[in-house]
Amino acid sequence: MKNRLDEIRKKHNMTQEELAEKLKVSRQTIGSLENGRYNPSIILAFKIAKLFKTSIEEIFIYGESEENE
Amino acid sequence: MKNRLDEIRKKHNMTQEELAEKLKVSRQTIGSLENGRYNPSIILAFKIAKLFKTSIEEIFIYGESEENE
DNA sequence: TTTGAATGGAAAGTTAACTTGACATACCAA
DNA sequence: TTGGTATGTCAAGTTAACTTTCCATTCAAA
Repeated sequence: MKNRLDEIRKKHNMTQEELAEKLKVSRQTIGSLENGRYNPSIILAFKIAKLFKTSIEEIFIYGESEENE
Repeated sequence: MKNRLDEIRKKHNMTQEELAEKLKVSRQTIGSLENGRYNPSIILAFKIAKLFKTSIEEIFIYGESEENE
């Protein structure tokens, strides 16, 4: 699954650490999401979407060819 | 987090087992989601939304008072 | 009344989404 | 050149989302 977290975070002029604080997760978690090392839990995805006042689908992109993930 | 999975599944005239097969998860996973024993992974949430041709937000409801979950 | 289909849910194991802590790199600014 | 800010990434530990297996309950149909 791809995501636009890096892009959206920068658009809001935030560092990974600032975003992590607002979401109450670690900085490493944000970095790992941005670099695709793992996917967010659905709760974290909801928190991120809420913070940026958008939907999960606008940030996290579930591709056609990812049926088996 | 609440969800309308039971309602939507029945609206589509499917059993838990049929839904599980289509999603390639176990029947117990569907039952556990419907009864709130745990939340889906974001990948499973995307699969469910795609199957029912709707959005994650239409099925899974992230409440205002769940900031710490 | 019995049988089978649908569901609820517990137990134990695996995996991935997190954590904290550490160290490396890159890049400004003083 | 030094120092601080931002990021990348690894290692080891915890937890929750899954799995399989099993048994119990409900209920409609034969």
